Amino acid sequence: MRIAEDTRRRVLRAAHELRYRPDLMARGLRTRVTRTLALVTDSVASEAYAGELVYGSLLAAAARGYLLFVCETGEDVELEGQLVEELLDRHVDAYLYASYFTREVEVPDALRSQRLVLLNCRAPGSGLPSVVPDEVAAGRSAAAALLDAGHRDGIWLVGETEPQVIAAAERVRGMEEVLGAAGARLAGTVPSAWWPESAFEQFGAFLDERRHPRAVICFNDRVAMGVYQALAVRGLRVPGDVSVVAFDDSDLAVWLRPALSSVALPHRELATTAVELLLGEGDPGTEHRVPMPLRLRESIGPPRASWRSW
Amino acid sequence: MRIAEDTRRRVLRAAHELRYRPDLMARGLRTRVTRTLALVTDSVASEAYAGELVYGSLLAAAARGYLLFVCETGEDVELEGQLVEELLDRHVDAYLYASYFTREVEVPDALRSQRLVLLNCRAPGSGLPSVVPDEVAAGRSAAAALLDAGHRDGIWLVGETEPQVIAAAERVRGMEEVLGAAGARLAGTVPSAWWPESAFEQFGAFLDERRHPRAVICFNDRVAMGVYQALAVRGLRVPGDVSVVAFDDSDLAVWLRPALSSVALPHRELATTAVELLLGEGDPGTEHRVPMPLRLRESIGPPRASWRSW
DNA sequence: TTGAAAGCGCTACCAC
DNA sequence: GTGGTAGCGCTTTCAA
Repeated sequence: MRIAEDTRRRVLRAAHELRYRPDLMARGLRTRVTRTLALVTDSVASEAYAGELVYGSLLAAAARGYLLFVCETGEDVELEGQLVEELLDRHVDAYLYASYFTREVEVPDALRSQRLVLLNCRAPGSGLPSVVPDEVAAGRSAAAALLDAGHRDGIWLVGETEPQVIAAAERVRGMEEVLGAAGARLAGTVPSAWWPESAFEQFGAFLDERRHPRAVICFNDRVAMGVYQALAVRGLRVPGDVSVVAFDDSDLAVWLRPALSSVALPHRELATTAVELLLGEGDPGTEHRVPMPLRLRESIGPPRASWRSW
Repeated sequence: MRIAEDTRRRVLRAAHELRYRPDLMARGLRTRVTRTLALVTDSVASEAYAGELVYGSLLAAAARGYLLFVCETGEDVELEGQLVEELLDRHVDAYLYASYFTREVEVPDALRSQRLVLLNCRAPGSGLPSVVPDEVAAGRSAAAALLDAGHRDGIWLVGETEPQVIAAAERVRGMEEVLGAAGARLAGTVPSAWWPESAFEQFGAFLDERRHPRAVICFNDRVAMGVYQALAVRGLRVPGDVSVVAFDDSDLAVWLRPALSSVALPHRELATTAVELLLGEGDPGTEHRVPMPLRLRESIGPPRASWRSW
């Protein structure tokens, strides 16, 4: 300690008075560390609810003194390549590679050598760490909620089960597990796109075939909105005539009347978990499954005693 | 041109083969240019529809070879200050300062000396360029849509008119202008928060006072959702008994039945316009008003002939 | 321990 | 015109 304490103080004070701050670009040039992260995503604004993916990343990054670049590729591989190059040119420290719905993705080569966590998607065989919602458990929760209310028969699924939609397949697995254990089963599936319009049409047509569902599991809240509408038009009540449970727990779930029971898709938590992993906190295992909590509301009741009276 | 053409080619080819790309951080250290923008916002994920503000900024930035930092302050002034410092430390070229709803803001001092455009907000007296939706014209459009359908009386407003909410005041001005010119006027306002629950309660209570509105202007689509619910519960039809028009043109407008007429809040276009301004394209005037187009759907019809029959 | 100097990868400038 | 050199603001290394 060769410098006089007094001098030390004066220097520090001067720095403070001049509002000195280290130039992170210059520092980065030497250390190759920029304290920036990038969120590379297919599409985040298009799906309103995926905005929480950005927000969660933002929060977690800021809490650790990192700034976040946000990129959107619109699933355009060429654009994605360009954006990744741009990020690389700026020496981003680490990458979040995200999808707005859970699916398998192809990670661009240029990112393979970077610090990288997959967010709401996975790349099988790549060994890359990924953070995804626990959809199997979510399926179990939805089915269990109906069982708890006394439902055994007439439980229908509304939605589409395309192979690349991981959520659908895993949820069904969870449901069948729990229903099977209770000696019950799904009565069938009403095919519908994951939107209110489609659900209104398809589920309406289904009702008009004089089918009498006692409970309905919708693949998301928007589908449930269409189901509510189809029921309302026909004078059927929720949950008096039909119980409804869905997935996502978006704003809609609270806005619908009666309020919709829904298994939450915790986008924000997915993102914060991914950032923690990315920054080397916590277990570096390969696949992290984030729980999807059930939000029980008024849309589930005991099954109607008889079917005949409709 | 002292270098042999052949040599030139060989160098260029080698650069290409080695996938050479200039280090933008090193370049930035010299030129003080990073080709990065920052979007500093109060809250963007919380309001799902404001995500388009991010997306528009992203698109416009990427199209020009800029990368975008996204920051969210949660209206926490201290956090805002810290984030701005972090951005400054990284030599961001220019700033978008945004709000999720149109309002007057206090721009942090540190940003005053930076290249800056206000997005969906304004700072009166600052002389800073800003991009905002043209709410007065939007109010005119909403009122005109009702006038066109033949409405003159029983036109009620649903929503809250707090002073700091610019949209409300300006829309009302536009409505009164157009209605006044047609010898009509607003019958009154049903106070309600800008959410379905509140609108359902307040507008429901209003109906139960045996008031007979023929048309309703809602401050946003979510309020309209609550109004739809309140009407449905009472056996009233849209647009047969009551016409409805709203603002935002969010997804909800299309999902509601019948589909809701709504004056669009073009978040994406606001953002792209702001980026253009920021990057020195186009007229550097102070306040830019982006048009809000009316999306006419099934929720508006001719007024009910008589009030008595309800 | 500590101060001086080199160097990160690039651009700007200035002699030639 | 154009090639060489200084230097952007920091960290790292090395010699004292």
